[in-house]
Amino acid sequence: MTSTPSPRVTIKDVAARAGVSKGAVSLAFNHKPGLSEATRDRIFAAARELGWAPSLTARSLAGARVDVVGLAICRPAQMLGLEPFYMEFISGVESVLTERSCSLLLRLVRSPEEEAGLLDSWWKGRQIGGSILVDFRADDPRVAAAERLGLPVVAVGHPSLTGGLTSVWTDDATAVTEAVRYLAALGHRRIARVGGAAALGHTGIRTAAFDEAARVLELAGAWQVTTDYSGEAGARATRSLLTAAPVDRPTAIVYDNDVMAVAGLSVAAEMGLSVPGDVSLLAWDDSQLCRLTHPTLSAMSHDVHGFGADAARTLFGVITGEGPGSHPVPTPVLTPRGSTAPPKM
Amino acid sequence: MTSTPSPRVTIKDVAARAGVSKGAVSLAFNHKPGLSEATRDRIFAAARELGWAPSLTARSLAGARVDVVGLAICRPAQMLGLEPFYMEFISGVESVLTERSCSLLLRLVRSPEEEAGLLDSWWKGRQIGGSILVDFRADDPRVAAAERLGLPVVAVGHPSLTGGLTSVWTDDATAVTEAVRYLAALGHRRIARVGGAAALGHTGIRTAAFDEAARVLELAGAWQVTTDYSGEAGARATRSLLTAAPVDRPTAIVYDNDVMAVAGLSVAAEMGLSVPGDVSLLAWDDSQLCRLTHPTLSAMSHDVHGFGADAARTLFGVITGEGPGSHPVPTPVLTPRGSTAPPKM
DNA sequence: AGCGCTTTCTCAACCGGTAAAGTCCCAATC
DNA sequence: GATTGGGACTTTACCGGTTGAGAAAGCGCT
Repeated sequence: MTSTPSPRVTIKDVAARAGVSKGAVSLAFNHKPGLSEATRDRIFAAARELGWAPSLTARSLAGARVDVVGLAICRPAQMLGLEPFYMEFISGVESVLTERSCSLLLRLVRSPEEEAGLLDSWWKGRQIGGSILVDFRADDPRVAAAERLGLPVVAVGHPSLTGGLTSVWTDDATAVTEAVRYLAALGHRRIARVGGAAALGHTGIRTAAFDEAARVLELAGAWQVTTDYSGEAGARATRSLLTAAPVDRPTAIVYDNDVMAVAGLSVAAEMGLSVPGDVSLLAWDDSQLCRLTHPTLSAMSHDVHGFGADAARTLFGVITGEGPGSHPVPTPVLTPRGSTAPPKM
Repeated sequence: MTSTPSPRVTIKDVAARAGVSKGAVSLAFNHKPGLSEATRDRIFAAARELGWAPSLTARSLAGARVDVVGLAICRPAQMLGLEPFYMEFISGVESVLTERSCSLLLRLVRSPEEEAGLLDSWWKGRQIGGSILVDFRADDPRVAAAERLGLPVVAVGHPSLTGGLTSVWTDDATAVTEAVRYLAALGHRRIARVGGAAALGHTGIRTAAFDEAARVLELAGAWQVTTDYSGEAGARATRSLLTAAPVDRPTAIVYDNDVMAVAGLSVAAEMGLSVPGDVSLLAWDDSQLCRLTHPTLSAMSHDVHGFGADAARTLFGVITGEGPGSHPVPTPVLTPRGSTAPPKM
């Protein structure tokens, strides 16, 4: 059962086998000039025969770059499972990391403060070469932490939240405005929004944009509530919005993610209201979920995978000192499906 | 803007500040005997003042254990976003890792072969101290790879799939049997199962168990199809099952995850069939999603978070050489909700 | 006082790489 | 023929810790 205890093969073994010095092996494996083709081949052959790959640990200790990118997520564990957003975002990040043989160091944290501390130890411990920061709040401690450390990061969030950090973000204000305009154009005058976590910066941006859009369009009714993004909370919020008398209740509801919209749909069904007959629902983030319900959910859709990939690419830009710098990603676009229609009267 | 470029503080600085040698600092930080209380305090004080934390990179190079656990996931990126399973599993893993100040190294791969190679380089590169292996297939190359490397791993999968590796698993056969028995007890005689990816080992186990249960219970009709776990595939499968003439089609369908069950629910609605009146649906994995639909979905429910935590704890057991060893986790239990009932006639 | 024993620390040799400086050899130039 | 200039490697000094082999100091005991 217990096979040979794996005698670790090191650069020295490879050097010996190829009949060269450690330095030569290092040069070969980093594709640096100063070696003849013949030697290079001999070294690679020796490495292949021995099944050797350079130890990233040692490499990073010796001052070279670190091939690991950090990502800390600060949300209650339970919610993470359901939110398709993160996994999709992560898979986008991964798609870029994989191209460059990098790995992702993931950690769930409970607060931005804890995350700031984590970044500190990750960076000082040379565990990561850079980090992706998500879910910004007002006065986020991570901005100062990253700057103080000189840690290369890309901040996923609007520049108004991310201080001077290189950022990628979605234009939430425009998207919210478009969502409200669309519903208003259908004829809705009483519109509600079931928002995400109040503490999150982009929730604030969306809330302000919704207010502004409601003012400009002179809506007869505009409600906003914040939740914790969970389906349960979305259901609760929907229930409370729809229990008002028909003339007072919203005829359209915008949700800040798709899980809450799905929950809202089922609440409408449970209350005997038809969608989109009695109430229109508009989701956000548009994962596959929106196409699996009946009726299908209209959504502000959004290439989350691409968003993650973009964030990762931008981070590499920061690390190498070139590349794009801060920029917005494409604004979510309205994808009408079966859950939105003009109000009945 | 550019603050001080963060002059890295090392063990030497701490040693100097505390007036001791590097070795002493090392002893203190590893809680090893041989230092007086006074010196110990002095060292910790110095470290605190300097904001120093030991470099895990250097530490692991020097032969100490590595505080990182690997996890590679081999599924198409797109599906990952929607499958609540993984994020919930990961959050369970994290909950245990966090207690021990460990991090998770995550990577999405395209094949078990690629994963085997990744484990090789992670381990040889001393990037991980152990790994969690999921989604076993028949003759999985990772079994041999882990054994050859002497890499501490915990395999998430039935022992029949994981070779001699320390494993944790759910008893899928029993769970499937229970699901079928339950539906049969309600009076269903024509039952279908929409399974997951055929290549996956546990899909095979469930398929065999379903066949066996159908045989034992002498069901009049038993269908099984395999899918890729996506909602789309679940919808397609459901559609094709339900288009048969009423007397020939299944009156109950079991799904291998909850996303496909949600999709199935919407297909039934779209076809004008009532759930559970015309057809009963039973989901698997029971994320929050099952409680957000209308009707709510009955499910074989399953503490996925706890499963992840258990896997992580077992891995630590393997690493330290003590702990539980291979064991099953609690079998999923049937949670009846609104989507299952006796068949109409 | 001399001897052995601890306890408390220091020293120096690694761990497995990287990178700057140094060595050698040979062709080209003055 | 001596000098210069590279190309092709090797040497050596780290990177930031750990670790085992001492060394110095304090203490009890004969």
